Amino acid sequence: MIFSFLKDIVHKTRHIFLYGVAMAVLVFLLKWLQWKYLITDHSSDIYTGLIAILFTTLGVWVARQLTETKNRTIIVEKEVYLSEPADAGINEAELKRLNLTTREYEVLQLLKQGYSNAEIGERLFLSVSTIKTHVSNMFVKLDVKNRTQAVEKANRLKIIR
Amino acid sequence: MIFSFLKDIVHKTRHIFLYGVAMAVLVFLLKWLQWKYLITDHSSDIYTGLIAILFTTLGVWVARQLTETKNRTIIVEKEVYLSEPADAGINEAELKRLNLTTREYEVLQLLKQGYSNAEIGERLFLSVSTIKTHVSNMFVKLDVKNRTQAVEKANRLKIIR
DNA sequence: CGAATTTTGGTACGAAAGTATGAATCGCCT
DNA sequence: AGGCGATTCATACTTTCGTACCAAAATTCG
Repeated sequence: MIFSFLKDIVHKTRHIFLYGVAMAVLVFLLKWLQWKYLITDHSSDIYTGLIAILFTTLGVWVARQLTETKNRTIIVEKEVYLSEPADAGINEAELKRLNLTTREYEVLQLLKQGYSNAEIGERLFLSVSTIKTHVSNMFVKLDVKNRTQAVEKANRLKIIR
Repeated sequence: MIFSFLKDIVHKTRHIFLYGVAMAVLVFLLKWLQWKYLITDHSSDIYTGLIAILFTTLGVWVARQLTETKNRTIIVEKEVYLSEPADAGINEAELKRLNLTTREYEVLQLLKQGYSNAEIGERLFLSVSTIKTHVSNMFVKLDVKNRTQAVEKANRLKIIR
């Protein structure tokens, strides 16, 4: 508990610690250089130059640390075409509202394929008379006058695939 | 010509020039400080400290200049739903291949609406006989047997809106 | 079980669709 | 000028569609 608290503190202030340590090292280095070259007067320029190089390097390093999070985020909107948004889904609500019977709906699906009444009859094993009845009743419910309009409306209402 | 050449050189190396100038200014500053405080021996630490601060600042500035192009560009793809992806465009190639005449194409467009031959005739100011002719010829080109199949195929080939 | 609905099928008839054939007119191109 | 495709229209015929009216099973549901 207390350890994790201290650990957190250390983690958050590690940069400051690093700067402090680096500064201390440099100060010791400076003092050492001072003692070593203080004897010869001619070396004061070299001493100054070394200090300049050292602290320039330090400055660069410090700046690097400070600017590491200086990233600029550029968001580019890219248009992505989606194959078919909401095409697969059929309008269940509308389909229920129309109150079509199962057979009428089956006939409607075959109607869309362009089959004649006789062909539909063959596929459903029904007589042409029966198909005619279903078709006619369906037209009333869809409020259309012929099969082409029925298919057109079914497509528009998305009650068929 | 020569001027623009020199201008280009200057432009590309302006950072180096700036660094040089800054360095010269600092050297003069150092010499001035050296003359001013060299009299008193106790000021050598202050002198060193000032040099350290100056060059640290210089280092930070240099680093800033070097990392100015450190921007990270993040491209985010954003999905944009387009009203109707490829619906507006009709298949011109297929339409041309079918070799429909102008009248046949007009009839086809009205056929899709579920109009009867008589209604199409009224809208195009033509007799029912003419409409029948166009419709029948069109069926051959589309390779279909009735109007419902014609509309279905036209929709599938996207040769009509 | 009984009523309502759905499904199936039939007949009849008119309307519309579709096919086949022929023909006149028009615009365009060589 | 002649050829050609497109357009227009007509007639005749067959097929399909669509409606109306009816009715017997089958199914669903309270």
